[in-house]
Formats: sequence, structure tokens, C-alpha cells
Amino acid sequence: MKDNHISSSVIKRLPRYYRFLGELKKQGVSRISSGDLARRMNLTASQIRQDFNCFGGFGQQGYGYNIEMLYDSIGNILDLNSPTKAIMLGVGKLGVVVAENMNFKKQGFSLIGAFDVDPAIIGKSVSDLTVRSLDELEAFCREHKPKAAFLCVPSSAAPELSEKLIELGVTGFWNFSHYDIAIKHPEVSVENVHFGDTLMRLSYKIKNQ
Amino acid sequence: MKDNHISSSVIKRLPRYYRFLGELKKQGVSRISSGDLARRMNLTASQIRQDFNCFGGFGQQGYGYNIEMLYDSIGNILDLNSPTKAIMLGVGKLGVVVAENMNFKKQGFSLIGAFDVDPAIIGKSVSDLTVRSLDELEAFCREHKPKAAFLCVPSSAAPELSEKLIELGVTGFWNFSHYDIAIKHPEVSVENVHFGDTLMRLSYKIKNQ
DNA sequence: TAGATTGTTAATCGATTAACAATC
DNA sequence: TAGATTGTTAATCGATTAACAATC
Repeated sequence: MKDNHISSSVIKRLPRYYRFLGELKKQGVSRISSGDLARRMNLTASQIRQDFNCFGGFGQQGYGYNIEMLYDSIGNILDLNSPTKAIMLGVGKLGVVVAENMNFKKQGFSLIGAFDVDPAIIGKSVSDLTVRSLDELEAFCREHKPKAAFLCVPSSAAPELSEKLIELGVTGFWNFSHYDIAIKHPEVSVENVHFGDTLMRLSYKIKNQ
Repeated sequence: MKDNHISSSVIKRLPRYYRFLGELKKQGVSRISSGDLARRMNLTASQIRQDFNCFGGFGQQGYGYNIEMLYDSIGNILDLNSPTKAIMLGVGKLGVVVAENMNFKKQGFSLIGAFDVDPAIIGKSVSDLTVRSLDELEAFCREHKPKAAFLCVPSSAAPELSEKLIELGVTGFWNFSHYDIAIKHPEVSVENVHFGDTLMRLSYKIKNQ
């Protein structure tokens, strides 16, 4: 498993491969050819072989790929097996839904804290955690050193908060706000979840289909 | 505004341009150069000029771009000004949060109905609508002809439901489930919102940053 | 006019697809 | 062995960047 520079186009596709292979594994399928997988996923066999080759030769000529090995291997590349400590900032309705509907463990994270500024929310419990006051953030981070932050706060609160989190050692953001963290801080990792953007794209597609 | 084939890479960037320009407009800025916008958005000036040129020459040499014209023009390309009728399927916690936190009007949609199978949910009101039983779906669609569906149901319910919706005239899906609608139906438009995929990518990025 | 900045062409870079020899 | 399917190289395609003449 040589992970020495996998292109970002390949990385974007990995979670989808991971889901499809996980599904096949669950169904008890043990091997699959690039052609068969291509048909199921609506890709070309060529692309699948190129992609899978980035991280070591798990295929076997004349036979195909071993699903379990491939699945585990993608999981390792995505680092899903050594949970990254994460905290949630902003536990409004969105935060609660996100916290309670995700299986963070399966996706490489462990949620170890949740923070809010609203006295009506502080003290509530969310997915086995008690929501803390934002005042406790600094002490908490110095003690537990979370590496990731799930940002479910309003955009207006995001600039100051992200600044503080970076100072406290956070290096990755799962960002639901519209504030663009990466512009001031190209050194941290950011995954934006922008519902509105996807809706606007859908609007375009429907009109132009 | 010649919309005769804008590449999909450009389309993906349009919502972000739209947000940044909307912000500038709100701040009362009336013009901007590609260089200045590039700095703010972390893009190259060249790319911005190429992108904006796809849909007509709104720039002026020696001066820059008129923000209001550009903003409106992108809004028109994305078709945000003639709302597409949409219905929501599945009004669990996620559905409620989505329905109540989005400003659909601003993003080109009008939510005209919401459906669920759970008797405990049917009858509740969500964002000015009363949740209906799924039994009413067919009659409702024949009468109101929604073109878009927001799919907030479990993945297991998605295949059958999407099939039915397509029969009833839906041509666009905002899909929160993991079921891959596009494979069986390449003719419909789909925007997937896959939280888990973005989390896995974040996991990779944090590890490899 | 001089300076600034676009529109657009050409050059570069990267990603996808096609092809086929290697090999299980 | 014969058939299937990979690994990998080469060809194609598309997207991004660079450069500069056009022009406000």
C-alpha cells in the first residue's frame, strides 16, 4: 500500500468505492472484476483499474479483485481505523441531527466533546455527551487535544471560532457554515458541506437536462 | 448570456461565485477585477476570466466586472428566479432540519408538499406544510406536478420510491440517501448529499496533510 | 494619453480512456 | 492449455494557467 501521492481525483472517488465494496462484502460476494464493478458503478473498467493500482496491486490477472482485501485497503488509505478525536461546535438542530445520525466510528472519528454558547442548550445531552459551554473550550482542548472540529455554527461565528480552534491545535474542519476557512488558513484541512450549493446545481441541471 | 454548453467544472464553481458576489453586493461594492476576486476566493485571475466568459462578456477592459450584473447573470444561469416545484419525502429529524433551515426560494425551489409513512409524523406541520401520508403521493403529483424531490428517506426505501417518483414526472433529485439513483436512471438529474463521504475525505486529508 | 484589465489564444498540465502484452 | 482479466503504457481529451493584444 504505497500512498505516495494519490491524485485528489482518485481520493474523491474512494468513499464511493468503499460504500459499494462494503455492500458487496455484506452480500457475501468475495471477488469482482473491474468490468463488473464498472457496470455497477457507472464507471469505465479502465478507470477502476487505474484507480486501484494507485495503492498496490490487489488484482489478480484472469481473476479480478478480492473484495475484502480491497475494502480493507481503502479503509486504511482513508485512515478509518484509527479514530481522530473530534469536537462539535454549535449544537443547534443541525448539530444534533448530524451528531446522532452519523456513525463517526465507521468514518474514522470519535466525537469527544460538544460545545455551544446558548444556555438553553448547554447541559443537554447529545449522542452520549453533555453539551459544554464554549468557555470550557480552551481547557478542554489543552487536555484532550482534538484534531478535528465539526463546525455547525452560524457563519457569523465561524471566523473567530475557527481562528481559536486552529490556535488550540485543530487541523481539520468539517464545515457546515459558509465561512471559507481555507482562504486564511491553507495549511488546515477543510471539508465543506454546503447544502445550498448542491441545491443550486440541481436547479441548473433540472433546467438544462 | 449564451448558455450553449458550459462545462461541468464551471457549473460546479458557480454557486461559490454566487455566494461571494452576493456578499460583496451586500457590502455595497459595485465593481471588482478578476485579480481582486481571485485573491479573495483563492483562485487564479485567469480561471475567473475564463469562467465568466462562458456566459457573455460582462467585464469591461481597464475596469473590471459589474458585481450586480454578474450576480444576476449567474442567478439566471442557475435558474434561481423561476422556482421549481419540489416535494420532500421522509420528514424525520433530518428532513425537518433541512426543510426549516434552507431558504428554498433563494435557491430556485418552492417546497409544495411533504410526505412520510410514519403515522406519528403524518399531520405534523413543517415549514408551513402539513405532512401527508405517502398514500396521497400519486394524487398529489398528478395534481401539482412537482419536478423535484428531496429524498430524506432511509436507503432501503429509496429504490422503490425513486422509481415511483420518476413515473410521476419527477426529473430531479436532491438525494440524502445512499441509494444511487443515477445508475438505473441516467436521464434524471441527481445531486447527492453524502455526509459520510465528506467525513471520510476529511479523515484522509488530516492524515496526509 | 497612459494605465488597467479584459477577452482570447496558445501552452501546459492532469485526468480519462483505449489498447495490449503479461500472467493468473 | 485456453480464457479471462489485470497492470501499464500510449493516446486522447479536457481543464487550468500563461501570455498578450484589444480596448475601456
